[in-house]
Amino acid sequence: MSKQPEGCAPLARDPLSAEQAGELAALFKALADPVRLRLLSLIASQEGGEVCVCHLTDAFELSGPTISHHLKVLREAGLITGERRGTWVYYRVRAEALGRLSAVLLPAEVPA
Amino acid sequence: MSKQPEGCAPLARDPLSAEQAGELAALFKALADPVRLRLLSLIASQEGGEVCVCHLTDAFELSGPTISHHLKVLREAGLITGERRGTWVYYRVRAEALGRLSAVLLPAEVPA
DNA sequence: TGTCAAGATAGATGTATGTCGAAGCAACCG
DNA sequence: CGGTTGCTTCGACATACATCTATCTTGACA
Repeated sequence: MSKQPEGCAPLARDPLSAEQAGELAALFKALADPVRLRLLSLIASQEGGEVCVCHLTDAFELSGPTISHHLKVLREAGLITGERRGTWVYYRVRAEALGRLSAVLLPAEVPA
Repeated sequence: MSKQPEGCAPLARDPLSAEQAGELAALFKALADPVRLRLLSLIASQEGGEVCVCHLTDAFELSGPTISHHLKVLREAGLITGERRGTWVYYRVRAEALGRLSAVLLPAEVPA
């Protein structure tokens, strides 16, 4: 539930400020775990764009609380959103957030 | 000096294998620190593409060993390369590595 | 209302990591 | 050859983090 960093020019355009670097590092930290990357990928690649948590827990040999913890990290980083519908909770990715990170990593390559 | 992961389709195309996720997580872990992001950005945004370590240590209020440690993490992740010329060591970014990571994060958005 | 199932939270624990000072290497210069 | 400077490696330490079990909350349904 942190504030979303703005568009943010590519790394290679200008040196990052300490503040920008801190915000970006928090996002990359959320991605810096194999389980979380697989969760994100499972959600993102799903037909319809959303996945029930029960399907995610089944896909790993990890305890429910551990999956729940990883989903919370991704959620608080702003990379996914969760919605409860009845008994189940469904997650979907925030494509803008991923796109923003992708843009930050683009090499400079003749800016103008 | 780990082996470079191959092109790797976007996260959103297909669910990542455990192995792919592990390799990617190692790369994102290297980016998951404010100091390393600023170092990378300082190097990448430099006119000429390379920076002397002495310039990098001057840019932070951190000890030399700490900067050296972070450069090593980036180097072993394959994100930068270092070259010694005489007294000084110069670093430059591996644009392909950054570009690959950028591509992985691209949202799917009508693949065909 | 009582019970059951799906998820989330809390607390504990082992491991990983960021930081430092001290020491080691490598290259220049008297 | 000895000294100085730039950078890396080593060892120590405090903090952060992934994982677990146990517990709590929420909703469905009899």
